[in-house]
Amino acid sequence: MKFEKIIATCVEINSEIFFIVKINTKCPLKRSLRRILLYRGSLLRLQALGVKRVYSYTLGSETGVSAEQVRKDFSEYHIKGNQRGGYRVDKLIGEMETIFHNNGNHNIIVVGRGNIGSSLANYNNFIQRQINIVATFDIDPSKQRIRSDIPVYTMERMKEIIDRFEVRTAIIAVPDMVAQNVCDQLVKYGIDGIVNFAPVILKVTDDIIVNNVNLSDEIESVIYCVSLTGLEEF
Amino acid sequence: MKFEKIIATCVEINSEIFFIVKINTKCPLKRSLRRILLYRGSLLRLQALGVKRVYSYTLGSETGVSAEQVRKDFSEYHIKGNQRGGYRVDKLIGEMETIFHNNGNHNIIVVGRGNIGSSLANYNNFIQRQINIVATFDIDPSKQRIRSDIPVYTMERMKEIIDRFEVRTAIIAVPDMVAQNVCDQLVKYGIDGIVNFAPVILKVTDDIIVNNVNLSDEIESVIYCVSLTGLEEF
DNA sequence: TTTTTATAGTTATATTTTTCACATCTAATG
DNA sequence: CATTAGATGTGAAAAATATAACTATAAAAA
Repeated sequence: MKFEKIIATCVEINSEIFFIVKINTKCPLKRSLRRILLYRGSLLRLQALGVKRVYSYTLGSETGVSAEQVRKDFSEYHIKGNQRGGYRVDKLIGEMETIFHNNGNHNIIVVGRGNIGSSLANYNNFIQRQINIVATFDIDPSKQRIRSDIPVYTMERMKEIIDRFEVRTAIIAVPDMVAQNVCDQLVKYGIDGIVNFAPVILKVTDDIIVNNVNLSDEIESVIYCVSLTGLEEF
Repeated sequence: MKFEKIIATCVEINSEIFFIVKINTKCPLKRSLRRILLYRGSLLRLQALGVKRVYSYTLGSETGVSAEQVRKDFSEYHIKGNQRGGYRVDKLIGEMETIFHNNGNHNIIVVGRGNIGSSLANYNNFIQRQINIVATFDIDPSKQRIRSDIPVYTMERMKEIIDRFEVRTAIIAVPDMVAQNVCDQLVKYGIDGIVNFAPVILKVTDDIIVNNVNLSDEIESVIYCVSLTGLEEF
């Protein structure tokens, strides 16, 4: 058998060959845009502290980015400051909102009301960022007795809620074994953006945005860096 | 006033100027190494399924990476396969362990036994990765009544535990307002690697590794990509 | 009003990362 | 046992990203 262009891939499990539909997992925002997100987070915090104006190097050190990089990023998105007095915080935030087309709240849902799902449901930093968790779902009906501001529904009501709240983005916080299943279901119901906390890389078609967040990897990379203790490579 | 080389940065809060000690926040593993981590996660899962052998494009599609990239990455770390039959899963995992100098378990601690802290304490994917949470800490003494495999201590016992278990890496899962404080304390006690879940960029000296994980950013970047719905830039 | 100066904005350069193309190898096949 | 299909391995080109160096500007000082 020959592939002109690889469309399907296969794995060998106990000498049986299984095919996996070929897929693209992409979201990785451009580095610069990702940093704009970072700057915004910082600026919102500074604003809450009453800070009115920042300089490129202020914001840089606040976010762990060089001053040149900050200016470069701003330049890329046509964000202008005052050539002596830095940038006005409120203006900066405003400009960033327009970059992210932030027209009001974004309704999202969380599937899986286990540890991570509950963390997210109770996380209060989302409000400031206009991220609005409208519902959570879990197969386990006992979870519905959880007392919380954010309701827990059974999986059956997923489609209904997605439609009602015009949800486009969902968070997957279920065990790895069922993550792909949940993912497929979500896509079927019209979700086109997924943040996946299950330690699996989800398989989706090109038109779906997936961001896989792997907690183990985040921790392991630090453990690794630490183990190098100021040595050679990086 | 003039800076020869910027050592300190300042912000203006209600027309008062505050100085912030200048700092480097770095961890961002080389992209290729980060992917090695990704491959390993996938391989461990495949191994558990009984998969004995993979090809560059199998592993690639499994992890959302191109086959060429997989091979290039392997080449960079001198991982060799069989030029017809792909790679043996067990051998690959072994080679990756040596890259990460994985000599046994890594003891870590979690500070903050709130939502995220508890998630991490109950997260059972760490065992496989030889990440071993030896203790969690919280200011709130009532948290100590939590029934769980992983103990909850008051902050006072932090130094003792760090020393006893030779902990070098810690996770910060406390509210943003106290994160920097906790960070400074940890560093004082000899921690040199930190994974920070508080939505603040921590300020540390050059010798400390920090990995800031911002959940809002992860979600927002998906929301942003979705809002573009298959358009121009990326 | 002129000069100075600190900072923004931009262009040029360097580095990193990815992609491409192809040479190389090895297990199967006839 | 030679042939070949289907993989790996890698060097070179391209693209993306980061850094550095420089120019322009506006505010403050003289």
